[in-house]
Amino acid sequence: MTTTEFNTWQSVQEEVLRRINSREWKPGELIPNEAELSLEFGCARATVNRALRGLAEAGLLDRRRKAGTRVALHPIRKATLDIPIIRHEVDNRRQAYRYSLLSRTLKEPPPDIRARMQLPAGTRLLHVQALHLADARPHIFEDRWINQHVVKHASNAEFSTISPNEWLVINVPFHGGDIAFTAVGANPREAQILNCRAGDALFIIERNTWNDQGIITTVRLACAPGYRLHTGF
Amino acid sequence: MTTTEFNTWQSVQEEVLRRINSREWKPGELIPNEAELSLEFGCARATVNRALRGLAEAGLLDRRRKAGTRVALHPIRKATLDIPIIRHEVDNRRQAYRYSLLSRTLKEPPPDIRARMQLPAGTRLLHVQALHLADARPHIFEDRWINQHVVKHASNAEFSTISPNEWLVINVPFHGGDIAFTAVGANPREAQILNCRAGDALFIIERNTWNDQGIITTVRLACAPGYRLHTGF
DNA sequence: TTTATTTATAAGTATATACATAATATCCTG
DNA sequence: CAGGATATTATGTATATACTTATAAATAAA
Repeated sequence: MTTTEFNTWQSVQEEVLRRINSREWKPGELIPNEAELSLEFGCARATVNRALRGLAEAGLLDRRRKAGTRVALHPIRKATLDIPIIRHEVDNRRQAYRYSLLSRTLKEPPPDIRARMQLPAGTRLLHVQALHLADARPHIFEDRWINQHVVKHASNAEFSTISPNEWLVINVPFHGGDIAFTAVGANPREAQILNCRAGDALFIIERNTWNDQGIITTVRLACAPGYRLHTGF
Repeated sequence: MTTTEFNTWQSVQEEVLRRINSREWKPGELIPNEAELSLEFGCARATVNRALRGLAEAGLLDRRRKAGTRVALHPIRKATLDIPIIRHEVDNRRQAYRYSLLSRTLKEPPPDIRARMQLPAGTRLLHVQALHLADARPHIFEDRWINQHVVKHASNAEFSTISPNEWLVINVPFHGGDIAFTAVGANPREAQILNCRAGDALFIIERNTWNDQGIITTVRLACAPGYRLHTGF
């Protein structure tokens, strides 16, 4: 027997990946169970489990108890993109970061925001508008609504030197959120703030963040023309 | 002693998360090591390890051998977004999917594409342009270059009924790739194809895919106005 | 034929133990 | 005191074993 031994979960994972890529195990096909593989690879079942679990998380395998493990029919690419603090993102590009608070008021949000945050009519929120600059040029326009009933101490925050983005990350624990990306033409106000022409294509990032008490904040980041969001697999 | 026992890795993870969120363990702070925690929680070290590893992968903890585990100073949000096959994405929205091949030629790519794919001058690539429709309306315009020297059998693929997008996923194993998102104004040709006006903001997805032999394909997906890419944490 | 119930199975998890590895801290030497 | 060898330490991993849980498949009941 010249069967190589695979005695680390990484090597098992590589071998399994190789078999998937080489079509030795075809899409949709049932692969041997953990016990059989551990025998074949000459390692413990736990090691095989660790390897397969990783591939399942990556979307390359479908695993179900009793039913076994099969090669994913449509391996969905899972792109993980890091959403950094804007200041860090600019720093990393070796550009000079500057932040400027445009407005900070307490008022009733428009209906779409109220609906999104599931609030009763008449609720007043902290509304903050700010501009992030990179090398003295407008970079991202931040338009944020903060639920100060959930984030009590937000009422005290000035946001004059630190952006609400960063302040919230540091000061408010959160439990979940969602992000959406779109492209829209700049409206006149955005065009003026971002120093571009109305109608110019802007990359928009919308985020809702919540904890156990409800939605903390919702933000719309309008990125200046040319903005690129980048990621690896 | 009324110390609750945490004997599953999930419950350990929850408890650790609670301590992070409650600021019991502050950002940057060193937390007890695995041995101590397993003692405190009344479980095996492996269970603690499993719990902490998950939180480290999620970016909430920083772990280093010998140095120990500390609460991440700047918990970088990692958004994982699924990049589905366009047909499935449309199907899931219960819209009728249709695909239409616009062109399929063999020619020398423009300099920017050639540079991106790191090819010598004079190399000819398979150039495919296609339109994905949802409910008979233009949805995504796919502009793709395929390296037929790496993907040999691609030369035979017609792409008349199946999109190159889908064909590649099914037929070509890959090892890696990267994705970038931007927003740009539609050029006249894109406007005509996507049935919008020139200058309209388009959401652009650019992807490079490679395997061990080099870059397989590079694609630019121009999404019709209104397109939204959505994700959860 | 349909609907419950049981059973068998494969993944999921927990644990004690042992050893590996990376990286800091300490000690020793020139 | 600089610089390199060495000890120490916390995480990382492998393994055997045992038990749990979801669920497909087989069986029995209606």
